[in-house]
Amino acid sequence: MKGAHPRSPTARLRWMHDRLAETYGPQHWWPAKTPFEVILGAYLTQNTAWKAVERSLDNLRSAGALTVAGLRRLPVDELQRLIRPSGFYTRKAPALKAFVAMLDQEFAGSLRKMAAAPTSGLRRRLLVLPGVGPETADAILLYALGHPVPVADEYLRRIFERHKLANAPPVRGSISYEALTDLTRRALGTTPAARQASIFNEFHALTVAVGKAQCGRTPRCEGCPLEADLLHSTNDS
DNA sequence: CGCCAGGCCGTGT
DNA sequence: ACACGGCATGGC
Repeated sequence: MKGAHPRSPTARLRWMHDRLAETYGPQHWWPAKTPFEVILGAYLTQNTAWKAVERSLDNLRSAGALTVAGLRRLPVDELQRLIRPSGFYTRKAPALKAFVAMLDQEFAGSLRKMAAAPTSGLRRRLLVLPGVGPETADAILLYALGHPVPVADEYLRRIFERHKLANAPPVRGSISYEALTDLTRRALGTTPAARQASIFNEFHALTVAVGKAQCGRTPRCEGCPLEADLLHSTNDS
């Protein structure tokens, strides 16, 4: 019986993952061909619609700048012009140049070498880069470098609030990024290491899929795969 | 037209 | 620790 919905936050999140998986199927995600394209997209999509990111990526492709070497030789003002469609270009262009500078200085310009470093150190290093916060750092770690870390975003936060997935701890205000990823780790982080990254990958992709379907935004969440069962279940402890 | 998108940062409590 | 405004463009 899949209708009944579990009480503990971790069980609820697993249930949600399963419902989304059976609704949307395998996502195998991040819409990019190479790790460096993932990184470009992670920066460019900050508070920006993906459609606009695609325009910028097209411009970069035409300029031969979808690679580390290509971006390295691009002057920052030229980079600004190319990524203009995805907004915030006065911040994002220098931020991308700073990433390449870090990669050059600390990893000989090699994403392969960077990926070989331990996760926690990499995350700290990413977080002190300009224009890199928790979500961008985790997206780079997971999707570009293959490290097993959960990624949360605005979609997941809205889904949580809409469906009260985390109502066991006192609901004070909105849920922090760290609370979202901690719960995801507790719920889905017990997988064998070899498959862990793909589990987090899939779950995040599914939250984006249902998020783009407007879950958490329309009043009744019409057609939301999480809706029916959650209506008559929620908070009684 | 106005609203807002797969955040992040500096500043002020 | 948290709230808030600024950052910029383009799709809908």
